Amino acid sequence: MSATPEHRVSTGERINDQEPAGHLQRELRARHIRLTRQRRVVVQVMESAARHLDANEILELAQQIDPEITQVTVYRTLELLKRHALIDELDLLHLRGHRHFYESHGPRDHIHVACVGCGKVREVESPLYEELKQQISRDCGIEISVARTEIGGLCEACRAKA
Amino acid sequence: MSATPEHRVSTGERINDQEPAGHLQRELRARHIRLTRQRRVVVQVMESAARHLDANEILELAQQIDPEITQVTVYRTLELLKRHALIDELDLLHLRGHRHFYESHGPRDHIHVACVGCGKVREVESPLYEELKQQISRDCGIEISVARTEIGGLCEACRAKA
DNA sequence: ATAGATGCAAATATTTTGCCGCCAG
DNA sequence: CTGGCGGCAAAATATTTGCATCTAT
Repeated sequence: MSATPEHRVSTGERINDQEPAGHLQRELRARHIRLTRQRRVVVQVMESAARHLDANEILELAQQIDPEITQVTVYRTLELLKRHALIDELDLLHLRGHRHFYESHGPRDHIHVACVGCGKVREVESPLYEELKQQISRDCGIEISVARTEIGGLCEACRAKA
Repeated sequence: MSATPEHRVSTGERINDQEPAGHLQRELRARHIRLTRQRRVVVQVMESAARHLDANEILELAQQIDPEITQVTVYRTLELLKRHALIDELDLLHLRGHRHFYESHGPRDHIHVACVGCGKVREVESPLYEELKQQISRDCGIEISVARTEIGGLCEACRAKA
């Protein structure tokens, strides 16, 4: 897949190369948010995630580190991180049921492009997207705090199969 | 934490001026999809909706027309319409909980801009958005069938209040 | 010391499914 | 006539809450 220098395209697995390890934990500390054992674990899972995880997958990974942690705590921690805009919540067009997926919030927004056939998800950045958001902010007089774009369609491979 | 009565009021006025009445019903007929009494009712509700409705609101409005209709049928009909790309499913950034909202699919995609303060939702079209989708389609080799953009932030009125 | 977090269990909320009788085409 | 559809009840999924206890700061 050719990505032009203009807009970088990453495929399938999510490579978290935009954020230094420990970023979330540092952010929490900076905001004087209580850093419990459980929160450290969830945050660690989020930071090392190679793909988008749902609440249950986060629980399972967290329990491999600390079996004591519960689903309720995972939900409450996700809620906390979301409220502080440290993670984003996606649903990837409900292609895989109605659960939500989470990813740590990088410095730049990206678009999620999902194949409705095979479910593969790509993350795309584009200056055009930044421009669009600015235009909307101006036109609607809104101070944007969250932006989510999810695009679905058939990828080349799946079109070939059909 | 749940929606206050005031919030309920302002789920965003939606003026449905893009589609002729009866559009959905005609589409179903054209596709040789069985037009049952219940489907006619749901479709009628969707077409006359002045704002984004969730599955339960659709049921309630449908029952005012035909008290026999059940929630299960509403879900199955929404699923059908969604599968045929006649309606879009939104969640409006989960500003109002984790339910889904539905709107009949107009000729052009639009962006949903929601105020995280008052919950008002505005629909915006932009040539820039069309351009962005084309760029993504090209770069990712994807044939786009769904595009959903939801943007959140504080509107002017809510910033003034704060 | 104490505000705030966690665990447990139960409550909510939302959507889906199996089965059978019924109706649109 | 008949295959798909709707109703009912129950299941499956997903998320939230009350309350007692514990812990990070």
